[in-house]
Amino acid sequence: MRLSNSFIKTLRDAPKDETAKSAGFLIRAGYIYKEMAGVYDYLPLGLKVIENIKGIVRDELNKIGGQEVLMAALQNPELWKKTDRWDDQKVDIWFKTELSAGGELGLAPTHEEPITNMLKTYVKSYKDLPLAVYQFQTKFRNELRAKSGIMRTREFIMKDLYSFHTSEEDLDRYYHEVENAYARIYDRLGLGDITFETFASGGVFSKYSHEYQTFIPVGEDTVYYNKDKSVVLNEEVLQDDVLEDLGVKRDELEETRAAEVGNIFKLKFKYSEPLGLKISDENNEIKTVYMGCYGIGISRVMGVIAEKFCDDKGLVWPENIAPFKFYLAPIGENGSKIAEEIYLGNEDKILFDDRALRPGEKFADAELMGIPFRVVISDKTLAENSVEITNRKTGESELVSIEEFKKSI
RNA sequence: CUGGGUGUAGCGCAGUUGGUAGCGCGCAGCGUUCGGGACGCUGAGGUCGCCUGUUCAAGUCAGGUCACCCAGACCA
Repeated sequence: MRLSNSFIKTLRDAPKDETAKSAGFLIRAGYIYKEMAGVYDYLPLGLKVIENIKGIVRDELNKIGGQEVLMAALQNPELWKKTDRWDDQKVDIWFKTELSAGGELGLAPTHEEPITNMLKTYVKSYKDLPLAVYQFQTKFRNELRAKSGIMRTREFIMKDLYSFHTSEEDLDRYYHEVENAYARIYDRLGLGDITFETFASGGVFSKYSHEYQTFIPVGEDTVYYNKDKSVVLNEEVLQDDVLEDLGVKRDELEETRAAEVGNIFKLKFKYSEPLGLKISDENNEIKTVYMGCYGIGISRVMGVIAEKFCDDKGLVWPENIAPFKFYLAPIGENGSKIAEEIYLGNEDKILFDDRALRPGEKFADAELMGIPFRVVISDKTLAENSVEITNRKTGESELVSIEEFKKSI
């Protein structure tokens, strides 16, 4: 991508209405644009980050048999009435609207109802199970208070996976597969060392559910953990009977702030029963399908990663998340000429700062945007037939021959 | 929703006892610069969040309203 062609312009000052450092940097560096409280646009660089995060999640979910779909955001109230989740008294985060032809619609806050209903057309037999379906989709939740930039918004991108099974054993089996997949996902996202499976309240059918909590100061949840972090629990289940279940003592627990970056639930019959998702089993008996659901907030994860990987100069993306691996910054006419040659054919790997700016401005933008490697070509480096590669994270620079660099791209 | 705070140019801000709006950055043009956001000159850009009121006169005073931020509450 050429910066000279990009409509992005970096800002020297963060808008004063953003206090989360991730949001400040993401806006200053031109990754996101704020429309209103809790509503953000993703600009070219931000979209690439989102796609990179999705790519990691997609890869791991495909490994455990997930089939990707994309479901509608607009929701039919009838389905939600069947599960008693249309009533504003029961679910208070709905965005609802009216059809001009008459009747109501809702903007999906989650997708258990439609996917369960949709699968009634396709899932008829035990032979059709198990099944795992997921999507990356925009959810709408009318939160009382949006905050912390893209960490808590009213419109956000979520990965939601739903699994369908003939038995509780098979649901348990798959649940563990998802746990393993999630561990790999958070590792690959660079959050593995501070993200923990956490006990949380489970709703009607199970005593607990699991959340994935990333320990980070801007997180809005309070969680408690024992020293080795083998047990982490949400404040909402900090009760004596729970502590007994988990085999930990209150005075062994430490408190910290954390951001919920995912959750997994065993739904069992919660939605399949009222919506009538049933199959014929081996004995031709009609059975209700067991379900599980598993979420990851993609856009929130982006905020959490930005929050973790930054310094006083800006963002510091991990290589596999960064929108580009290299920030190519030529200095002077000769440098520009060689840079053009290097850029050609590597447009997807290189963010090419071909703007007619002074070096200092290019360096500052490279750092603000958090591109992993800054590649400078100037008369100085050309004298050595080299480019200078600076690691954003460590700040270390080295001269690498032009040929060698071309190969390494 | 409760409490606190803030709305003036794209962004960050100033604006005195009410007298018709200014600074920095950014933007446009010209010139000098060119390895850490350089400089000079010229210029464009504003119904001062919105409504109502007080007044000869409101960015400034009063009432209302909307938006945004923070803390809390809430949160499959």
